[in-house]
Amino acid sequence: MNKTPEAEKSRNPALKIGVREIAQRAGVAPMTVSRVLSNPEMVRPETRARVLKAIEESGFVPNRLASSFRGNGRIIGTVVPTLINSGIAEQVQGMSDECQSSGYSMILVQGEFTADAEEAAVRTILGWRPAGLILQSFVQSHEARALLLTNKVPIVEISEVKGNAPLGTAVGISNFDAAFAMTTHLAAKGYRHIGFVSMPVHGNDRLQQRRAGYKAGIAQLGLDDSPEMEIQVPVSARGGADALVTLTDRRPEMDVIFFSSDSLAIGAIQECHRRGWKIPKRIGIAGYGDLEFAAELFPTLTTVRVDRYQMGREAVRHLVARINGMKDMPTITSLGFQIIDREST
Amino acid sequence: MNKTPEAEKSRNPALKIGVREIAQRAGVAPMTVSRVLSNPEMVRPETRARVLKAIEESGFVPNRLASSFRGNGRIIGTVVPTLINSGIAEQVQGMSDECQSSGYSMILVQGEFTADAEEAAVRTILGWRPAGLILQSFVQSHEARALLLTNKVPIVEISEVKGNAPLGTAVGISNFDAAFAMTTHLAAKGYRHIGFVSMPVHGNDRLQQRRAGYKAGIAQLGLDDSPEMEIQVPVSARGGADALVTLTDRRPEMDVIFFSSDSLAIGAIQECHRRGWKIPKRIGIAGYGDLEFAAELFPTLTTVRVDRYQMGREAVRHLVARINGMKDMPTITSLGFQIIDREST
DNA sequence: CTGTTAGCGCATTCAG
DNA sequence: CTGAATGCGCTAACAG
Repeated sequence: MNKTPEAEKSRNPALKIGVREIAQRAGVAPMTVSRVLSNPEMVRPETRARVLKAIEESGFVPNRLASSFRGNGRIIGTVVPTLINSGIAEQVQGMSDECQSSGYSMILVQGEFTADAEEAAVRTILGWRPAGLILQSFVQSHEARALLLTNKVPIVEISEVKGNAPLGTAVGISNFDAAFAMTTHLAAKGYRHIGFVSMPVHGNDRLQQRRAGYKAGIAQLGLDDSPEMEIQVPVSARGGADALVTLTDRRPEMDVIFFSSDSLAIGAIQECHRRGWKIPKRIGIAGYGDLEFAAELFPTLTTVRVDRYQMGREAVRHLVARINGMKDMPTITSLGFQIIDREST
Repeated sequence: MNKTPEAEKSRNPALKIGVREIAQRAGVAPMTVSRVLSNPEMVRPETRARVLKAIEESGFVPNRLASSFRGNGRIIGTVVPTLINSGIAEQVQGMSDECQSSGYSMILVQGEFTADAEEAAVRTILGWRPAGLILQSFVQSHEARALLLTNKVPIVEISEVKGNAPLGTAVGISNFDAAFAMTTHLAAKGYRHIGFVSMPVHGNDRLQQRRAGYKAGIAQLGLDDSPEMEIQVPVSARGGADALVTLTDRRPEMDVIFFSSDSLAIGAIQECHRRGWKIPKRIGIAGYGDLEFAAELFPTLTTVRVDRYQMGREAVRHLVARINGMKDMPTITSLGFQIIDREST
């Protein structure tokens, strides 16, 4: 006769049901239900089946807040600058997919590009007591670093792999090598006056490395390394168009331009159309990033393909391995890149 | 002499610190610390200052897991198909920004386009006991709906506002009106043979509405409404190029084509370049979406601008209002769209 | 293989 | 305005 008011509870929304409810229905202890949820193999098949049945019938959805709170967290946090820029979006997609297959959920926080914003973002994420963090390497304000250092959260950085990664494991590609490879590739195709356009490199490790790779290539090949061969412009198609004009005005003999981003290159191609310049006859155009449109443009764009999606997946894979205590993961993992040779060069 | 072993603890990682620690340092009760965190105005300024100081000095980051768990949740969940497609990415960015200004964190789960995946995604999100959910309107499997209905989580759908939104509030634009407006706009510019290209409309409310808007426009204007004037192709630049070819083969007199997505239109423009067709002289091209590149292409693309970023923000704003018990939010909120007339028509 | 006990860090409730 | 007691739902640690 000492029945708790179950009858009433059983009609309640699924979310009010807990392990205790399920345990009662299945005639086991709450702990057993918990085990069925997280370590099914520890429970005898018949018992497990009963519990599973009770779960299904009741529409019980375990409260991850409670389990993360009590036991091991199942949140992976990430700070990204902005998604409006397909590069990052693909990376985040990769992270998200890999998180899902590993049973983690992803909390996404915008970190902008200022130190304050970054610190706020890190603080927000840390509040969720994530099992691990994925960070982009740049910025990293002093405050944010301190916060991260104080707390021993495993961290994987998606970054230039030739930089140093003091906060944790680094996954990424060598922007230096990629830019070097493109420069060499262009020279191999017969170009002799290779211009270079990049976004402002200040404070951006990756861009600095790309530029360094270009310069190293030029130096090794003994080509024209005058400062007049390069220019920095804001990142936009407009910037690319302007750069094309400036550079070819300065050096009419320039026969190809290597843009450190596809957006820039696309802008330059449009400018060529406006001026009636044939590509690559009048001038060759090469980009970096292999945006989706790169293969669809007229002419199709020669570029460096960096698999951002895979980078995201790989970063999470490494992070999960570290969360699970694997000590033998490499500190720096370099993913490959490919030179995609198309019509524009 | 009865000091608790604070000295030792104070050197510990910030994450181990709790309200209790802070309370001790500030000489108040844990509850007061909690109040400083969530309702600062309830605490006398001097007391508050002391607590704040203790928090700062210790690097304490409140455990949001615990507070969400205990009290009001601060998570907003969202299910998206994929981010690799700038439209959704901008929307998510808008959501993320608005979440941040409202003090919520966003959990992002991929829902793919199948019923199973969608159900799994909803289940995962529900596990986090979110304060609210933002959903895209399409798919919505039976299982997922059941789950959502059982639980009384506030929901805002980003959707076609002319559809029905049984699960909650809807925020979006009328794809019908937008397509109608573009069709009328093209006619006003003098075009008389307006073709239409869309991705497969099956099961996609938005696309169906766009098509309906186009047809309604054609009907009202008394223009050529033969089935030969439209075609459905897979979404890709390639698809757009193919559609251009097929349609102009079928109807050489076609003088403009309205593509139901910018990607398609961009592909068609590239195909025109390949064939040496002048735009808009030989044929006009119009798109839908106003991708970033739309304004940078040659020729610049006439299109429908839909502010996806704003949609995301608006959706969260509505959701937060509903979470806070506002009952007077409109059930359906229609954001505007703009016809952007550029060189391609 | 399964059950019991205890408590994670915070906020709701009710007293001062 | 501030404090004390209590418990959210789950799982680690231990016992059986």
